[in-house]
Amino acid sequence: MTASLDSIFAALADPTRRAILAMLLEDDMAVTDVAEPFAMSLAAISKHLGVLERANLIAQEKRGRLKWCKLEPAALKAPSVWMQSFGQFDPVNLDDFERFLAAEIKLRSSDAAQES
Amino acid sequence: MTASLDSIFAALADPTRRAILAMLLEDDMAVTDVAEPFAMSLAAISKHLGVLERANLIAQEKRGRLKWCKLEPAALKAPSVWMQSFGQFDPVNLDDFERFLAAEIKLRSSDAAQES
DNA sequence: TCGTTATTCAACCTTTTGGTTGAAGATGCG
DNA sequence: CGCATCTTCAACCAAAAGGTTGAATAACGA
Repeated sequence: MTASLDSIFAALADPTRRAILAMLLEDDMAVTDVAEPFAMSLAAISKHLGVLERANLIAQEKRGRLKWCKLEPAALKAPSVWMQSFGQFDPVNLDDFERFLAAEIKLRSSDAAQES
Repeated sequence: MTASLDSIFAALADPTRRAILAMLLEDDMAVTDVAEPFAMSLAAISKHLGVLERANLIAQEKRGRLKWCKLEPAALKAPSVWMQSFGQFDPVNLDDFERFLAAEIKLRSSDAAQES
């Protein structure tokens, strides 16, 4: 039921996949819509979604010809517990999160620029 | 100063490296001592330590001919914040951590058994 | 049924990863 | 100095990761 720490951490190690998770934090999305912001093929995104699903970080459900992707935040509990045991951090600060997200988006923007 | 989320998550995605971090949670260790429990070459462990150091998860300091490795728990703050933003989990529970660690050690024990 | 849209599959390519072995550098010891 | 010890380097290898393209499959709409 719960995926391995290996597969979860490996899934999180790719910036495209983290960006997908951040998108799904806002809303469930179909595959084509997930792919839209990225300068890579649909097939590549499909593979990324497969990696995320195998790590149980998302669930995919086909309805009609659309396949809806939704976040499974519970999958983060195991690695979160693992990590936190190495040091006690301040309680979660959402501002910190916004900052990290902004930094990541900035880093990706040069790549994204080659798309119209 | 802070390593990328990419390099941190990638470093955490390997069970050997997570086991090394768990060992260093107990005590600082020299490279040869870190390698001792593992059924792989010293060079391989040296590479793993390089990955951990590039992710700032450990620091290495040479004293005499020994190179001491010590945990840098602060490096986990960034990914921890990133992860926690996806769902609010219970406060850290050390028992959970012991359980995960035990499960991981059990998984590795068949491999480890081929060493004397 | 036909064409369009949504998604994946299959084959392929290049780069990275995780391991090996053997030799080379440093450092400490007698 | 000469030797043993600690660690890394270099070259190599197989497998996995991340991407591509083109064809296949599935479902809808007219």
